[in-house]
Amino acid sequence: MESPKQPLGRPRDSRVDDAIRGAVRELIAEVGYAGLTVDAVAARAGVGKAAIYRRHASRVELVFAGLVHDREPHPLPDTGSLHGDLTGLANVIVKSFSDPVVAAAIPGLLADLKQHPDTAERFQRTFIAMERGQVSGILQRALVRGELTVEADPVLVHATMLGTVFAWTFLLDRQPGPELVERIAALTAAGLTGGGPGRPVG
Amino acid sequence: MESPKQPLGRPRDSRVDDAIRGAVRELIAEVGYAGLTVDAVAARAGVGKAAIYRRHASRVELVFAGLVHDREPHPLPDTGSLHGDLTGLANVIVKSFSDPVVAAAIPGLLADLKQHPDTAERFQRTFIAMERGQVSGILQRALVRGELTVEADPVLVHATMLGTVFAWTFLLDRQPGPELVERIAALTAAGLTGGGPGRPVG
Amino acid sequence: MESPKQPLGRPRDSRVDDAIRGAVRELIAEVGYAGLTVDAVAARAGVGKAAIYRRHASRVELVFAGLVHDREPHPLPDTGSLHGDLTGLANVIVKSFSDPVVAAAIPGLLADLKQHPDTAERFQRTFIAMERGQVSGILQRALVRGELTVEADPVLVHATMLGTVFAWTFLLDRQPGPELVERIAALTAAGLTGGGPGRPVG
Amino acid sequence: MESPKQPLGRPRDSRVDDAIRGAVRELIAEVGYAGLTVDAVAARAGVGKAAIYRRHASRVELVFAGLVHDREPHPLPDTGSLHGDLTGLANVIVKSFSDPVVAAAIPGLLADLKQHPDTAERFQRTFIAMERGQVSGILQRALVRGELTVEADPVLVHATMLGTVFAWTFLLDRQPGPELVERIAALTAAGLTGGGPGRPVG
DNA sequence: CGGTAATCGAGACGGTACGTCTAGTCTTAAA
DNA sequence: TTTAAGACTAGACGTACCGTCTCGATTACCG
Repeated sequence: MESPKQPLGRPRDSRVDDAIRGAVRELIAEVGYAGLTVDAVAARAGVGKAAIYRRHASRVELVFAGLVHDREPHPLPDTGSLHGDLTGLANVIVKSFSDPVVAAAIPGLLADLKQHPDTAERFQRTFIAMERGQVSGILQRALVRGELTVEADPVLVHATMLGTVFAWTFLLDRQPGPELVERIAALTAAGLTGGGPGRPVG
Repeated sequence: MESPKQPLGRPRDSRVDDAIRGAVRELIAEVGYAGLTVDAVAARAGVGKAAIYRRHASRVELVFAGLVHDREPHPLPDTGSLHGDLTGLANVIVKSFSDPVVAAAIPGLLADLKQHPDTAERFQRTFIAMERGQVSGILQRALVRGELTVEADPVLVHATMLGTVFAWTFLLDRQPGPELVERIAALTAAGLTGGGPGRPVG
Repeated sequence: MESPKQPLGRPRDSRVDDAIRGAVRELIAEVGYAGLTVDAVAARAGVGKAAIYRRHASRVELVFAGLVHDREPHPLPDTGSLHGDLTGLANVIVKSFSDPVVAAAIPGLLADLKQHPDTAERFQRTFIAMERGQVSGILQRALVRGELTVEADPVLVHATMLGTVFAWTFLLDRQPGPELVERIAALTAAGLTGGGPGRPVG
Repeated sequence: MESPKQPLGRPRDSRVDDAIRGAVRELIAEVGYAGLTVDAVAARAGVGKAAIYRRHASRVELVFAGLVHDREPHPLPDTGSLHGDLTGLANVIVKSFSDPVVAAAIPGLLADLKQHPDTAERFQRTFIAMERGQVSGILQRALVRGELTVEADPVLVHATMLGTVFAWTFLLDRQPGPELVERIAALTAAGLTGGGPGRPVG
């Protein structure tokens, strides 16, 4: 009847997990994703390489796990308006891209995900699905409020919010800041509702 | 007095350039960007590695040059409306992302650009600046037409158009198609002008 | 007054000793000395690695103990002649080298002994000293009989008998057999006594 | 018609061969065969690991090649007597075992040869066959002189000479010296011819 | 009978070498 | 000076093994 039975053998040492995660974050901050080597992580963490490969099948998973750790949903409260809700979402996205460790890792991680379908799928199920759920919630509430009269595609809205921040940061090579949050929210809200006539965006 | 002097020694063989470019494109299609090795390119092209490095300073530049080749400005004609112009632009962006070779190369290329500031700057000066110029033109014409009453930031609009397609393709892992062109153009145009009230997007 | 006191705690399980020894011998026969791993021994014996290292300080000692087990002195009876005694000794040596497990282990074991002075010394005190004692006895009896008129160095005679079999087996890569026993004994006896004039050996 | 044509590409750099060989010999002298690592050889030689593996398929071949280099036949002159010829041969064997690099490498090399049939065969064809040829010559000359009246097996004599030195050095753990040369030659010559009656050996 | 202590199988731990692979540079002879 | 071919240095990769340590469970003796 005791299903969660203790597995045989010496149990994993959680301090090793922490040390690995810490080393990954430190090293990404210092040498970037491309400069990160598994040997360096092991040395920095004071850990054998076997301990790393026992936990992570590849360098991608290692970094992914280092970034994902306890990043829970962020419920995004109902602000009472579509514009407010989108501002909240944009803020969360910009915030996460502002973590220097995350920012240094994302392009390389995205590239390597092509070689690791399992991790890619986990990325989809974790981050992407979660954020899309938030977008859906926002659009649903706007529909109930009457701000929207027709259903909008949450995937497109998600792509717009996320992609704009991504492009701003990695393709156009600019620092995302609070003013970007406001402008993205305004543009998207206007695009969905029609907004005020001639409302400027730039 | 003869400035475009013929350089000394054996002139470069332009068939070598073509063979390299062809091999790069073939190999990216077959094994992806991460699986591409310079030795493989040399072997496939029937060319020595020195011939490659004489032309391209690094693997990144090699791939970059392979993708860029004869991709000229595309003047983007004035369609007479902001929505039409944005549709044209969105179409160009989606088209370029639809080339399977380009699509297979972009994430890895973007990641490696972080390690190669020179190539990154060239990427900015070439593609990014060119597309931003097109966005500026579109917004300027809309202002002249009276569709816009206030100046909009071309960088933000560019980030929205480009980023939405990028996110759709590489973050949300979906195929971009003609319907995406229309929906991006509509959302952006509405966002800029305020659009019709309650105009749906999804 | 009770010196062989029972030690505290759970006593060692002698079936574990047997299982380890058996696994070592099986695995050496199957994969050779170089291919033998402690993990494989543990797995084959159905035993934890700690149980092995509790008994043996290193891989070398593990194998050494596996080969040595109950290999008692073999008193080598007085046959009444030097030639007969040497034949008996040569026979023992060839016999021990003919055990396929021993033969598969010896070269690697000898190499690793250089890294393990303790085990090397134990090897000297056990095998080498014992065999040298037998050689000394044989030479002593021959002296008493009058077959020898001057004392011979037992170390050199030992080196000749043991080394010839070793070289035959591991350097010249031949199977040692009964005829080798006779020829070694004849050559050595003749070398010690002067033998019959022109007595052939090959 | 020019068969030894220059192969394509950059030719091997003979200084690299020398540096590798030198590093192998230095390191064996310093840390022994077991302590020798390919990385250390590469570092000491100032050479990439690829340059080593391009030349040697394994660590064994690397060491073997390091020891073998220009070790030519040593014609062993006819001294006019079996005893003199055998002394000459014993001297060559003891000399080669006296090289500290060779002595440090032999047991490990011998062990690893079991895992590398190709190198083992090369060892047989090179050293073993050459020395056996010398033994054959010595026995043949003794037969012509009348010192031997019946043919003796060169393989057994070879095993005796080589094995005695080997056992003395590696099994009995003693330094071989000039007196060993004389005693081995005397014992073997006496064994073959019958020698003087009661001629002592020790 | 309950406590103490060494044992057991299982397997995680740090460390380290292996042999492979790649990037970017250099060196040939021939063109 | 270019070409194809391929050797060069440097260094990361993922695997494997050693000898140690840690876990819960077991098995004896001691009091």
